[in-house]
Amino acid sequence: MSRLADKIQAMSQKPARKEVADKSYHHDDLRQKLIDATRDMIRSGGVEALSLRKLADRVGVSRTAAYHYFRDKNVLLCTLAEEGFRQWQDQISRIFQDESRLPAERYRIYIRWYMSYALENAEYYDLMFGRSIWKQKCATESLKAVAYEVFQDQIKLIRQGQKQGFLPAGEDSLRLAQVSWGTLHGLARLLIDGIYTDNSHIDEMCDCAANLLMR
Amino acid sequence: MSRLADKIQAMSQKPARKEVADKSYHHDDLRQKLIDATRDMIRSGGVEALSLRKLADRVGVSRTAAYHYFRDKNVLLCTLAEEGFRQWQDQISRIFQDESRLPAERYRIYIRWYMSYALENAEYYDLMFGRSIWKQKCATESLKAVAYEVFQDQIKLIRQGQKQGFLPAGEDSLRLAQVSWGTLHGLARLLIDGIYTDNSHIDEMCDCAANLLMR
DNA sequence: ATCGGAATTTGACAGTGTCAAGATTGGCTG
DNA sequence: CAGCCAATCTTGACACTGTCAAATTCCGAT
Repeated sequence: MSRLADKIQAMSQKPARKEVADKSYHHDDLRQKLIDATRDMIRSGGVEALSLRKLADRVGVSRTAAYHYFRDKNVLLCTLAEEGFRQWQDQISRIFQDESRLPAERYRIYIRWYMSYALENAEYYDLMFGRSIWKQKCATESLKAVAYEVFQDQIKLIRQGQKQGFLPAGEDSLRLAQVSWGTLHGLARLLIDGIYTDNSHIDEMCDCAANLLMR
Repeated sequence: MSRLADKIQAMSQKPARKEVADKSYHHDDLRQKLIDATRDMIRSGGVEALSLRKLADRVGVSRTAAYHYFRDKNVLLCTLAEEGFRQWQDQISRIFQDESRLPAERYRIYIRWYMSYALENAEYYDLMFGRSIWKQKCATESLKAVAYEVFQDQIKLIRQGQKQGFLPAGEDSLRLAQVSWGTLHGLARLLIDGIYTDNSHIDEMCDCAANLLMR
């Protein structure tokens, strides 16, 4: 093929591209598409592997298109984390509403669920509870709000557990909620971050944690 | 002052700079200077605020000078973290060698020390236990080695505590070490990352954690 | 039909880590 | 003393990042 032919093809391609739906100016719901793509990219590759430019490429849109829906990268991440917290909240309430089990048993299940969720969705857990979001002045007000809500639920569950007699009644509910979440969060982090390298005894770790927290 | 004078000054400054020790080709111990400067920069500003270029500027050396002593940024960070772990190890062994206190009391002191260290040296703690270092294949072999050593010490202390009767004897020492460290690490992380915003009741949290872990 | 404003793009800038190739130096050997 | 070697450090370059300002394109109301 001659070079002239190449040039002609190049000339005819450029204008053609504008009529292809790929690079059109209006999309169905770009905002949602961005969120979905972001979620995908985070799930495979983690928060740090996400760049707004790759995201834009993936959605088939220009680099800065996302800035119309999210003030900056941080707000986008906060939006995703918020979504995560809502689902998180649902899952937990579902576990504790299961009347077919004893309260103490539900709490043990909750612990195992927490751990398996954190490990199976490590990248997403890292987004929700990681430094990228919470650093300093990073967290959106609405993110802080939903996180606060989740923690309030946590306190309620702890208080309930104390009344039901499987959590130590002597401790302050708030402190107990903080420490028990701390325990789960700490284990999750140590495993996710690869500081604990043995992932084959997680159930035993959960049991040990449960034994310490419950009585 | 005339512009001509400025130009003359500019011309006389540039060649002069090469004879100043600032930009000379050989330094006393550039490696150590780099490490020191890195530590300073991490302490004020955190891991993410560290860039090799700013670091080079600060030491008064060209952008890529550090690459002669550290394969990449990650290795530099691992070196710093390693240093941190050694001091960490020293501090802990000092606490547990204090014979003037009862074993159980020492453990409570250890918990408080852990927490205050983590919060007062938040950026450094974040380096040592953070994702930046441990991610995947990130941690240097020597870093992994010293971290492993520290954790082995931890297990020993736990086993000792079980024998001395202030830690639950029924639990497997390894699991107990994992979970107890998890508790402290989790609390530290939640506080450092700003997920727990109330820093005014840390002692109570420590006490609550101690009550759960000890018996 | 036209004009406004929303949606999207292009261009640009400063910053990053890192590689390859060149410049400089101190110390050793002849 | 000359000369070269290897360690040390610099310059230039590349690809990548987030984000701003200024176009551009487009849909819907007037």
